[in-house]
Amino acid sequence: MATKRLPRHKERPGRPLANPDRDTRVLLIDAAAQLFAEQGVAATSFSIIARRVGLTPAMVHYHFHNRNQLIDAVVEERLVPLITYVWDPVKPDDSPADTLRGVVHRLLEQVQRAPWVPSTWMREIFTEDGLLRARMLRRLPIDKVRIVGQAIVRGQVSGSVNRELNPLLVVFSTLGLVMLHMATLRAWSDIIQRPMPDGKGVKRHITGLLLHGLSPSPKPSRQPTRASKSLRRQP
Amino acid sequence: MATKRLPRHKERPGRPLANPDRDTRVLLIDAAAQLFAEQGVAATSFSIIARRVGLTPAMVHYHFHNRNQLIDAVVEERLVPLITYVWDPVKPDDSPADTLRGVVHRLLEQVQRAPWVPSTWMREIFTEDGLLRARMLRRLPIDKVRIVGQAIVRGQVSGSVNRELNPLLVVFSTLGLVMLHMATLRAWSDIIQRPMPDGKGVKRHITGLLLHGLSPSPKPSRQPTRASKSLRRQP
Amino acid sequence: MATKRLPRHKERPGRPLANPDRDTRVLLIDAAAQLFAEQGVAATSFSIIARRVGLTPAMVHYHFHNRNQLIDAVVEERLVPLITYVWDPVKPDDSPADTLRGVVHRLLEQVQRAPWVPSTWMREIFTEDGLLRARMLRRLPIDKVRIVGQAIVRGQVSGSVNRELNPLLVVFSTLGLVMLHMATLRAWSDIIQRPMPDGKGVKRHITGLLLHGLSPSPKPSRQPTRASKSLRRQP
Amino acid sequence: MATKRLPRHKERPGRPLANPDRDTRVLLIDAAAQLFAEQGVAATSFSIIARRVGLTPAMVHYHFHNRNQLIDAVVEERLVPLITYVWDPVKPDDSPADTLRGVVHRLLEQVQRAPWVPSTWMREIFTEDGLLRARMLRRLPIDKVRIVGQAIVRGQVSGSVNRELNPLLVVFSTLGLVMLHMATLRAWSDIIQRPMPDGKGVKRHITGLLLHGLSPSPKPSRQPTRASKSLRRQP
DNA sequence: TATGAATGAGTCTTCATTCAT
DNA sequence: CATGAATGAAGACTCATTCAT
Repeated sequence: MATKRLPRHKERPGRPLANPDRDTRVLLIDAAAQLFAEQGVAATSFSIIARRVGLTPAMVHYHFHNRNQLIDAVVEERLVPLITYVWDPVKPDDSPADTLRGVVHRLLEQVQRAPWVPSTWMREIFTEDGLLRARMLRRLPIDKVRIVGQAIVRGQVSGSVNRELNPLLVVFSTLGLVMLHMATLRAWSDIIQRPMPDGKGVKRHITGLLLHGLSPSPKPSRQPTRASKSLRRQP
Repeated sequence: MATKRLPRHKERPGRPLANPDRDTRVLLIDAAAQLFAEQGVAATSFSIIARRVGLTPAMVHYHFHNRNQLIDAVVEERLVPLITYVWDPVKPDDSPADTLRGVVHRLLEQVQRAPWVPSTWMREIFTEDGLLRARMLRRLPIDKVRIVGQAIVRGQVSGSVNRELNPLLVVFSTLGLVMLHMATLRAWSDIIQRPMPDGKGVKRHITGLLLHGLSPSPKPSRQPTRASKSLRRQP
Repeated sequence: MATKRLPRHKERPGRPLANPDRDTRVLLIDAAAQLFAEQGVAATSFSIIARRVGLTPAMVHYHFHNRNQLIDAVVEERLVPLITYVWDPVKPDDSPADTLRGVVHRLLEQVQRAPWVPSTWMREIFTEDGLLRARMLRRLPIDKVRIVGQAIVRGQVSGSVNRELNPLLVVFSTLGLVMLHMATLRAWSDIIQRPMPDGKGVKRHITGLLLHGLSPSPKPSRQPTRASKSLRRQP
Repeated sequence: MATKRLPRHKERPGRPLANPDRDTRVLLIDAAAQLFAEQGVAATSFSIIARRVGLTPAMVHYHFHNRNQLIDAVVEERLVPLITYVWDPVKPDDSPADTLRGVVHRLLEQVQRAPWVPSTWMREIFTEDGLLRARMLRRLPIDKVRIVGQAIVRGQVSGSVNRELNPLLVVFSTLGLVMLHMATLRAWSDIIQRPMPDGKGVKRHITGLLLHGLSPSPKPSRQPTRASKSLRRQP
């Protein structure tokens, strides 16, 4: 009777939805995660998320009820599985070097699949009152961090590890280096006017830095080591 | 007849202004910088800044005209001088190790005076579309970065520097490590339930990591080195 | 892959439904009536009603089509029968005193079974643009009201009834006193810090006030009177 | 540069504002109070209030910050002064009859100036969870209510006051009768198809009912009594 | 220099309603 | 009979901005 209008997302032919086998909720979480990385959580409104998926803000609310629960969903369903994957294989008896190599490897592997992670991590976890910080800190595998710390302390006592390092900060330094470089690669190469290092280059840089710093490493890097055994779930 | 009630922003009790020798504009920039660190640029409205200083949002607008110019002011008047101070002393002939030691030293020195910097840097410069990123990248001393890069390349050729490092990423790694650790110190110690490392501890950790990574350093850390010559403007 | 979470209204634990012999429609009307009393009609949304009963807002809509019809249902199926019961027994030849006693008695009796009535009546019928007012006024037994009015006029002429009363307002005063006191009993006793008068106390107060006001009544109150004959359908 | 648009209320010539010597805040409170009476608090949105005054919803927010404070303002600046005026003159030694006559008189006097009061009172104070109830109950002159209660108890003991009345409920009955009749006068006369009783008629009805109920009063009503001395602030 | 009043656009959220299933 | 997904309109509230004073 009244002029029947098609729902908005049917009016636009080229809407970015297009993947009918992933349900709306998943679609929304993905869009949210992506936007969190691009603009930060604070600047990501329901409208923007909805627009990206071709829906209305009310729909975002329907699925998540409020911003807090939307953020929770992103953390629980995207970030927590990722760090679980990264830290799970860490074992108490691994050498610090092997452990860090493993962590860096798995982290980069995951980041390649979820390129939105580093920017978000830097902005919302590594900062004062970052909007994901409290949530993530609660979910960090503190026991694993302690394991690494203890291995480093043992190494420092035995003389095999640099005594200037703070054992607990090492973990943060590692995560930080990966996130930092992955978050800034493109911009960096823009400024420097040099081609962006590829994935392997970055990995070699980070691992090299973590293991030897500026000091020349005694052996060539690519040789196989016992460490490779600890790199589980690796092709 | 009716009791006239002041609008909300006049109800706040003692306003923290009270420093008549710094003019309003400076006061506002300081408040803005502080709030940028606490909550991020996106979440810092004119009202919030005004309330902090005991003025009205209209006043903030009067001084800066719009958000962009407010952000510009913070960058130009707070961040640019800081990085100038940090990078100015870098000389082409310094060894990479000395250079990095110097940069870390001066950076930490500045951060101690302006503790809001690391959080802001992480959130707004090291992230995709960070709201200060474009502005800061334009103001980075690229020539200095190149100088460091070239020194490292020479070191790598001569065998005195780790060949796995990407010479240009090294600068970013350095800045990143300082900002990261300074931005997260408190939270970190909260999680780990260990006392927060003091300034010296962090400096030793960062420098140690940059120079030798996990590998044991050949010499005790605190001994004076030739590097100290490059640490200009230092008490 | 992602954990599928039920939308909010399915998260509530044990739904209070559970009475399968009363059909859904009745259940919904009861819930609506109850909520109308608690919060007022304006504040009672389909969602709230649905949640109370353990159903979806869509279901409420299915049964009533729109708010107007829901309100109609409450009026027609709950309020109209109640006032019919109260006014039906009123007869032209009863004395005004007997009539009012009877009305008060039956009204209190009904209110005891449907304690949501007084609050709703006060809020939605006795007020300007009350949301049930127009509907109820149409259904009031005006002829019965006239009967009472005429009996009072006769009494005033013959000198047996207070001449200061407006004959038609008397009916309203009576309904009003019952509704008022029943709607406010609990709150009242909260303020006054005295125990709430029981049903009998309230009835005595109202009847006493209607029959004699502040003036001492000529006879002890509890004695049986001829009035009791008019209290039909009474245990 | 951009097309300059006049602020909305300047575009409309016949806006209902028009009284420049009462400031906006007062204007808004008046509009709110009026609308509370017409539609109830729950149904009165910022938009509606603003529209009535020819302003924007944002402006309402600017003056009151949120709904709670708007409601507070209406209570504190309109309702509280009114009940203070009504109850202040009540003295412990007045007879119950004089006291009630005085209260009714002053209440009707106030209601004539603020005709929105009765409807609001019925809807939002005399009902379960009424939106002004908690606020008003806190501001009721409980000591005055107690004074009346005690005077009635003394009267009951000495035999001069109807023993069937609950002394504390009497106050509520009195307020209730006034509010009820004033709130329903117009609607009532619509149904009954009789002319609406005028102010004096209502006052006589209420006072008559309170003092003698249906029973014929011993004396004609209009004669001067000692009571008139207690009706302070009366023309 | 500073403010108070005002606004339009935008935030999250709720609501009644629709409809395919 | 019942639901879940979806929507447009409206709610309270915030924001940057304007402007007269």
